[in-house]
Amino acid sequence: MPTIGFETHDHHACVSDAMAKAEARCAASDLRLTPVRRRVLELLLAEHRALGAYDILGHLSAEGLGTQPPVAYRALDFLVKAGFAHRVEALNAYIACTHLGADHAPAFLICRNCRSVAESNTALTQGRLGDAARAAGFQIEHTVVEAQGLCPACQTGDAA
Amino acid sequence: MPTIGFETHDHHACVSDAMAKAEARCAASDLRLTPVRRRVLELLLAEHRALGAYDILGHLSAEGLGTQPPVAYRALDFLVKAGFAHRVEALNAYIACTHLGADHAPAFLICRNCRSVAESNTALTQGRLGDAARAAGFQIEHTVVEAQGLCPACQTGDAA
DNA sequence: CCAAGATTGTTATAATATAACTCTTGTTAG
DNA sequence: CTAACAAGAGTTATATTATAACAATCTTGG
Repeated sequence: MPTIGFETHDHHACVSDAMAKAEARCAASDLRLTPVRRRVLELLLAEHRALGAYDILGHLSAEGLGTQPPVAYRALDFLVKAGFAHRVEALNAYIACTHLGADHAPAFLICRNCRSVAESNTALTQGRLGDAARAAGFQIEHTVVEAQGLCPACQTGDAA
Repeated sequence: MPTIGFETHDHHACVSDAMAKAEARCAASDLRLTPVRRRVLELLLAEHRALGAYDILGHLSAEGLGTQPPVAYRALDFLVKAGFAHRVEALNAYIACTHLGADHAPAFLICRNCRSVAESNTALTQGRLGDAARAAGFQIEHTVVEAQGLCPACQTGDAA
């Protein structure tokens, strides 16, 4: 499961592949990929960058798909619960999942300059934190792993 | 560096020890632990729980130390920059550092029921995410590692 | 068709955070 | 000593993120 996001790749295929997987998954799991939900997923897939709920809402609003915050938040909640997108806590923002289909605990590399985000994965419960949790009797249900810094492109021109 | 937060311990000593270390560090580094900053640190130390900025502001306000949001946010910013407190991204909240003095990348175990937080530490840059970052040419500056779940006390009565 | 449940529309408001300007205080160069 | 400066604190206003609550509509199975 490689890191994706800073490498050049066939982005058109990357998007259509993800949409196809999401559709298949919805059909299989009796989930409904309604027009708003589909469009929000497309918007997130279009960029390997984190988008705020109100960025999303701006697009939806321009396209006549809804004007009020709950429209965006509901669609994002659906996508996150379905595993099609992730919430990036450090940015209060959202990003499409690039490992769709795989059962994974996501980890992010977040560029503080261009806000691009690469998704990797983690085996946190097997590492030191997992040891600490077991020792303390703490039951881990969900993990947030986010590293902030500079992506390759932003290290040269810099913008510190 | 053990996990602290879910174990019973001499809390009075834990608090006064932390205050003493903070004072020493301020004296050594030419930082000013002003009345508001000191009080906010005391409030955070009083509980091994994450407190929101407006929780803090409520206390300050009741004590005549300031009534407007910037008062709390400035004090919290100072404490975080000085390393006396950490921001918990998943909760938009703040907690006193329990490893004061040690140079560390904090990791948190967060109980979703009682909001108590234990601070452990991480060696993230040495693990899989570190490998992924190096492979991608990403330069890590700061890490957020937060595990959410149930603490020992909340697993029995549960509250799922 | 009808009922039940899921989804969407809409209004209002809550919760979190910062910009920008003023005033005070403490330090220091002259 | 004192003017000038820097750091901190007071204050007003507003930006950003998020949710509660209820009404309307659509979808599906019986």
